[in-house]
Amino acid sequence: MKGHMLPREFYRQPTLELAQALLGKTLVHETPSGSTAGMIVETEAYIGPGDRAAHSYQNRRTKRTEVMFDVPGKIYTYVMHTHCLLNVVSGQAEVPEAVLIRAVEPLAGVELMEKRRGKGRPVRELTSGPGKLTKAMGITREVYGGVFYERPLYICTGREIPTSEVAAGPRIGIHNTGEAREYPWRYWIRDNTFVSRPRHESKKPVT
DNA sequence: GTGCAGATCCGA
DNA sequence: CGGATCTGCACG
Repeated sequence: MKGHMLPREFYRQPTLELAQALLGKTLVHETPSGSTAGMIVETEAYIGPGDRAAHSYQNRRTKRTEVMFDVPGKIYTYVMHTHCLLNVVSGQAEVPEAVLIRAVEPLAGVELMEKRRGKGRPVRELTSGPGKLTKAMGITREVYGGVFYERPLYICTGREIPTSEVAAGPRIGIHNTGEAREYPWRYWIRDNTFVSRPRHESKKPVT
């Protein structure tokens, strides 16, 4: 669709770098009802076992977190209340780290996104949140354990985002987790209107 | 700002 | 079993 599919080697970089490198890339999902694509505009890094906010904190290994211990580039989905959230497994095998994709900017298949999300909704609200984008793109737990470098759910090259356009700040919704709460591991494209919620920015992106 | 849906995990 | 959780939506 847009650009070319990123090879598995792309995912072999430190999690904090991958979380920033994913900004501007194109997420594509092909389904029987049609294809949708969006530019990734917001991510969050989760670095277990030392990260209290991560599912894999203290190497917690369950049926749900199992794929986080697999090789980078794997697809990690989990259900939060009624929503499916999409993560990119990072780090190396046996090191449970991941990047949550929090928001994308619609690039293709907007009509299908509108159909899935319900009519009469502004385009800005179609994919501006981790639960919204999975619903708009038809992503469910079925893709759990798959890889991002093969169809039907994959990531392509997109727009190059200069470092000066990358903003960083504390992650969303993880209060009650001690000092991990303050880690500036949420990244977004500055001034992009599709980020989930405008929030304060830390001094400097950490690499 | 509040309440709630209802998957999954975990501690009691 | 009860309570918490990387959320979104409707509400007044």
